[in-house]
Amino acid sequence: MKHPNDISTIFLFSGLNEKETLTIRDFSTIRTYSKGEIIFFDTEPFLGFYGILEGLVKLYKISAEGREHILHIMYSGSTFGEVPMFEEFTENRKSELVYPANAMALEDNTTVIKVPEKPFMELIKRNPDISMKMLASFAKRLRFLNNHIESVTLNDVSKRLSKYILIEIGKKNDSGGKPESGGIDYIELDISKYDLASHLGTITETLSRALRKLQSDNLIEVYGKKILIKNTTALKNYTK
Amino acid sequence: MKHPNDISTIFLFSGLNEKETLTIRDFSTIRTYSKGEIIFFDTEPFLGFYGILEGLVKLYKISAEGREHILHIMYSGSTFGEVPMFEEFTENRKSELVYPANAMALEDNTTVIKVPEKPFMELIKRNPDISMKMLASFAKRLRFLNNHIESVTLNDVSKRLSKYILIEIGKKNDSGGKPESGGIDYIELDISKYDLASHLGTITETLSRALRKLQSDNLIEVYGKKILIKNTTALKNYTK
DNA sequence: CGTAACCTTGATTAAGATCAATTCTCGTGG
DNA sequence: CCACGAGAATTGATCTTAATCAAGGTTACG
Repeated sequence: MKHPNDISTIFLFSGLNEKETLTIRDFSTIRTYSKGEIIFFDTEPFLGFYGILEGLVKLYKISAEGREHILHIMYSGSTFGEVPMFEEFTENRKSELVYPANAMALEDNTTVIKVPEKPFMELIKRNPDISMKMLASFAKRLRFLNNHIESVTLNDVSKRLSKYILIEIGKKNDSGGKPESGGIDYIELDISKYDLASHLGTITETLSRALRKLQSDNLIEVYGKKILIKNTTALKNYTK
Repeated sequence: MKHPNDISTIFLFSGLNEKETLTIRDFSTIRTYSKGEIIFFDTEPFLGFYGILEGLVKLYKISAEGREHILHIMYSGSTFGEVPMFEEFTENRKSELVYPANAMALEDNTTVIKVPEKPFMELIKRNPDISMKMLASFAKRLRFLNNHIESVTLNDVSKRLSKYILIEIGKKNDSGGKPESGGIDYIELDISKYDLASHLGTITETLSRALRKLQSDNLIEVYGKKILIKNTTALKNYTK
């Protein structure tokens, strides 16, 4: 079998019929990356977007001095790097289109499908449902980035951290977990503290101190990558 | 005349035929705001998106302490507040959909059209061209927000200011101005320094000092809202 | 002109980055 | 199975940037 992976796990492709799925797969390439490998840089010309079949990917920007800021952590089922595909239609476009951020695999065996522009744009023209899914995922990202900017520019590190923890609890409860109303809830970080710091717009030292602060305020308890939430209500209040 | 304004100046509606234009206008409302008036808050339930027929609108977030951060300055021809319309299709959606930021008119006579969800979604289903335009404008915004986050989290205020100036020169040259290669170019700020500071993620005092710094480095000269660029190449280098 | 909004300048403070030194954790090979 | 070593995380001391606080100065507009 040339393409062993099932691309219907990718939200964007979940509504396609057999023929359409095969078309996409015939034009696409699947590749596995190990931890730390770069998928693309934000200086590279756009050659197709990506969908995650397995693993974890970070999308990030990096400064001249090497400081990094993570915009998104993407999980399997998500697509990324689609932005340039739709910028073609924008007025006043000059230079070649590049990816809007850097992408790196965060786990070994991170498997992605790379879908070239042409066949996908053909498909989307005949399939309005795909545009709607694309719009939905762009909308979700826009709101996320709005909130992210708000967080980073208007709150201090401890508040940002609290918000992050609350969002992670929310995700966990969405996907089957019981809400534990009042009781002690916990999350297990799926990324390193370096990456968490970078996502919160800070560095590991400052994150470490922020974790201590929340702990000494009796809001959480930290055991390595496990964070117990001792008082969800107080934590919610803290973010305000 | 019930609807005196021409909505075809709005990019999203520019390709519509007469009948479609009339349908949109029949379902929509047009209103003029004066400087400082709120169009919507980020806590308000979504009741339709907006298009600017005339004037200037800022989209911003505000902290509990009253500090503000501007995400976008929108000009006539742009639409805003569309995000919630496409979030309906997202999984795990609970609470009522609200606007993703606050919106305020920055000039007197800012005239906007408010388009309700229902008739627009009908139109978009039959008109794939509109989805493409919507995707193009979302893509543009996503790249802008990516770069904005990079700026705010990875650069100091003077660098952010330099980048802003260079982007404004770019816009000006796009829309008819001559590139003035090597010569002295200038921009005229169309927003207050308070708003510029807020967009750069800082406050007026710090912006004032950043302007002085660029001036003392001989990169620019400031005369009120007019900024002369004395050395474009050096300014570009400075942002790196 | 007069007054309010806008902008600038100076002095001080605070948050977080940087620098430096341990300590902790975990995977790998002996 | 244990020991080692490297990467990850923590802690402390110091420094830097920009926010805050406090006056003045400028501009624009009724």
